[in-house]
Amino acid sequence: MGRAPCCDKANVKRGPWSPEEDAILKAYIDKNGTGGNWIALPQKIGLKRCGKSCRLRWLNYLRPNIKHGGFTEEEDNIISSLYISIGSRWSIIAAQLPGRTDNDIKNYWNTRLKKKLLGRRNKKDNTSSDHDNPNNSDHTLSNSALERLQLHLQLQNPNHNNNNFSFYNNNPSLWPKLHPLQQKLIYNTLQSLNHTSHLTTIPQKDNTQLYNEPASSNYTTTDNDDAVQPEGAKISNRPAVTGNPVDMGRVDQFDVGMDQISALQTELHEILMSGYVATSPQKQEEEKQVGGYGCFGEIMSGSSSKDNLSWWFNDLDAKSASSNSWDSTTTTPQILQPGDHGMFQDYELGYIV
DNA sequence: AAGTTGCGCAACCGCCGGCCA
DNA sequence: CTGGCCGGCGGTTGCGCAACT
Repeated sequence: MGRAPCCDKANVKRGPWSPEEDAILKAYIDKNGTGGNWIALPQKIGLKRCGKSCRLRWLNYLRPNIKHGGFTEEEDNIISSLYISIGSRWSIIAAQLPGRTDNDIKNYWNTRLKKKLLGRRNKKDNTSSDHDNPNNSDHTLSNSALERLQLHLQLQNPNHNNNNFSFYNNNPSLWPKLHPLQQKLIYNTLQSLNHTSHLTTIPQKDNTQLYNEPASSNYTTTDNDDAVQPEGAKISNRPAVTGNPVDMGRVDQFDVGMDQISALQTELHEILMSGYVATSPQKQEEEKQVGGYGCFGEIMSGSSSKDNLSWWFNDLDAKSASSNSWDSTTTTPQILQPGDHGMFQDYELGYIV
């Protein structure tokens, strides 16, 4: 037996809002507020709408100071950075962008920004691989995780063929921080690309600088890192994937990466299942350090490291934050500026207040 | 000019967690 | 402690328009 619907769907109007309905709703809320009860509100004001629909209309369209469209490059960067770091938690991302709604950001990301940063994927390839793969089970990388992985791959490539990531090269402290296993996944992907793809070449020059730790990272390399990363693969001294600007940021590069990722996810799964748990003092220390990786600080308490990683892979437990876009406009959060070292501090400290 | 395809956006759906009786 | 109600959230859908053939 399913959950009771929030309203009588047979007797509520659906679809686009008319100007008259907008005017009624706006006039009432301007004068009386929502009264703390969206479900009862439409009856009070004589609208044949579901309370949720009223709430959505108000939050996404009618409330004051809403901005539509015209995303700036700075907003693009903030959205991208936060998406890489915390995934599709649009309400939290929206809280960093006054006047923007989670719905707007979500739409903007899905329809424009993702394509701008990742390039346009081949729809046919994408769908066929999803449907034909019988191993596409619950430990498959989520689309969100794959996108974030791909963004990291591009982020770490110094010779990308567009200017979309110049922001990060100018502000390396803003690079999202990663769990060591995330770093390993990315590193292995890069290595696999180097070994298998005709599109990629091992660079002759040392690109160490672009792999240096972000200035704000809490992570410090320890001997134990070798248990997580391939030998000689310290994060701060990695080879870059390619020197060819055409190689990265394009559909063909992404598709090659997808093949490698499917193997890597198995490896990662084995790592998770085989005991990436804090069984030694070193690993316990590592777990503490993981708390400095973007969102990981939020989820460290009371959950296993496996759970933490499932956050990255499946975004399963990403609904705990209490911030919302309503609050984001009423409290006017501090706007993050490029160059701020504290872009992720809110998340490290337990999210926005 | 007409038909088709793709895109962008508003709105809907349903799950989840917090609150409260 | 428990169950129901409600708000919040992210994923998905569907419509309208523009671009393309």
